[in-house]
Amino acid sequence: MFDEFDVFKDFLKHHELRWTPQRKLVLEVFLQQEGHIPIEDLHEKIQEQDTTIGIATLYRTMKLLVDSGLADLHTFNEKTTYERLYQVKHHDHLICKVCGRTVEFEHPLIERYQLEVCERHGFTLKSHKMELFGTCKECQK
Amino acid sequence: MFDEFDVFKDFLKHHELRWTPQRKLVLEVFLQQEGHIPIEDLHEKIQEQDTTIGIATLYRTMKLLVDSGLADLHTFNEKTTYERLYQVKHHDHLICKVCGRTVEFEHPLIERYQLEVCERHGFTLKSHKMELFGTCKECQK
DNA sequence: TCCTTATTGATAACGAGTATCAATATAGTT
DNA sequence: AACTATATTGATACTCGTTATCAATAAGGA
Repeated sequence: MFDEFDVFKDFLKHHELRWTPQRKLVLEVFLQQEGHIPIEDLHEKIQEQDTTIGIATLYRTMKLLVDSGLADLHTFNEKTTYERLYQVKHHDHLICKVCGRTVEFEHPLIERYQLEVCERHGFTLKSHKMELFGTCKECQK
Repeated sequence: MFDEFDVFKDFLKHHELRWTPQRKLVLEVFLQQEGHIPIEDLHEKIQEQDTTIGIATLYRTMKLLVDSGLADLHTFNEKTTYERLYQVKHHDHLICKVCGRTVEFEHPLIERYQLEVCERHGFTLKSHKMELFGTCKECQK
């Protein structure tokens, strides 16, 4: 079984890009995080391990991680965050408009009807993004 | 029956804000557009009618239109666009990753299962955003 | 080891959106 | 109609997330 490092190395090789200590570190730190990680948080955590790494390298590497299918890019409340994608079950998000808490869910029937919609319009479905906005139990009190 | 101008005037009055020629013009031009309108397009169209209007006023007014429920804010491919919301049937979007074309759709069953998901997690659903990404018929050739 | 070329960090530049502010316009009151 | 408090305006400086530039360095195949 291939892990994320194999996938990334493979992606790099196929694009004639190089495996570097900086890219390794960014991937390592990214994989240690859970949920949605803003890039500034990643930057902090990376600085703890290596203060010489530049912010541009982080941006460049995150873009590569998205391209290689290891990371997913989200924009929650105008804020850019990344999320692990590889070997993680697909899910959608429930977002509380009051406290910002997010809950992950997946619903097989919704997925099925999405396919139906695509077929009806002659589209081939590649991916989707569904966000439900509301008020969570805590914030309704 | 109230039209968009009534709604906006009413919103302004209730917030102790004022009905101005600039706000009227922005709303007029916005209502003439179809689909998703980037703010720079709006700016151009508005400049055609009144070159004295400042970009800050446009940003300010669009924010008010969103707050008053007349406009909906989207971010497609990192680009901010506005869409009419009042008295327009709710719909979701199918987006072609190749040519960028968007198709609107709505599916009652999907909406129903969304409610189901919310109930299960104790959320009160306020709104949602669903985007299906794929390749349209034209771009598959 | 050599050599081509990708990568790096520092930093300048970019651009969408926002804050500031003095001049002006609105709308309720007299 | 004139008055007045205050919201609004346009110009523009500014912010801040992200990207482009570039000379120095490192990767990795030969």
